[in-house]
Amino acid sequence: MRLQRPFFARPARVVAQDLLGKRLVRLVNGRLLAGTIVETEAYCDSDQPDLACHGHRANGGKPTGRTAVMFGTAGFAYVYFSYGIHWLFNVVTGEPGQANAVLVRALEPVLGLEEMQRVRNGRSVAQLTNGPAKLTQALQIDKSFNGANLCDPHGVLWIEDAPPLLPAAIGCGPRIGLGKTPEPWFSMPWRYWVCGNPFVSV
DNA sequence: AGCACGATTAACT
DNA sequence: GTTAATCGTGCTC
Repeated sequence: MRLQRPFFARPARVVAQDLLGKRLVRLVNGRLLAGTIVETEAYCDSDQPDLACHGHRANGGKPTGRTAVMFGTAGFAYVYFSYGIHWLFNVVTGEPGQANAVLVRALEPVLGLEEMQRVRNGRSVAQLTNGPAKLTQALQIDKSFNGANLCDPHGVLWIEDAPPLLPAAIGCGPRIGLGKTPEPWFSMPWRYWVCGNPFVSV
């Protein structure tokens, strides 16, 4: 069944780890595209401000046009446009009024591999969804999904529940691509992945 | 109104 | 290892 609001309405780091092993599903033209989440990153915990997070970097930590959804209700999609080319998919977490979100960085393809390969220019299965902008392309997620309700029973994008992983199967380390974000946030180990999974991003 | 830059990727040398 | 692609957003003037 589709994960519901209470699952998402928890601190970003908790949700980030719990999302590993769940399945991100997209319905397009009557076809299901799906992949198991194998890598995530947490941004902005309520208890400690996170300078790497868009919600804290811009406008002194107050909502802006782009970051408004992050400050909203958990279980909605925050889709962000980067480098003039790529869309990155996040899930809003925590309480309303806080800029908490989890970036989905990699999937293991499960359903609709041919369709994914078609929109990914015929790339090999190994390179279909092993990066944050690759998976949005494969699942055809763009700005029209910014603010989408992932808990809507009739929605075309949602996350399917699955048994939790053993803690020992979860690896963690610093987040990727933070650029000039100052310490200590630059080195905070808020990136999580499924140990040994070949679809974790490079 | 203008400008610098980014939670990346792919194609180079 | 290096770099072009490419544009919305937020900040400064």
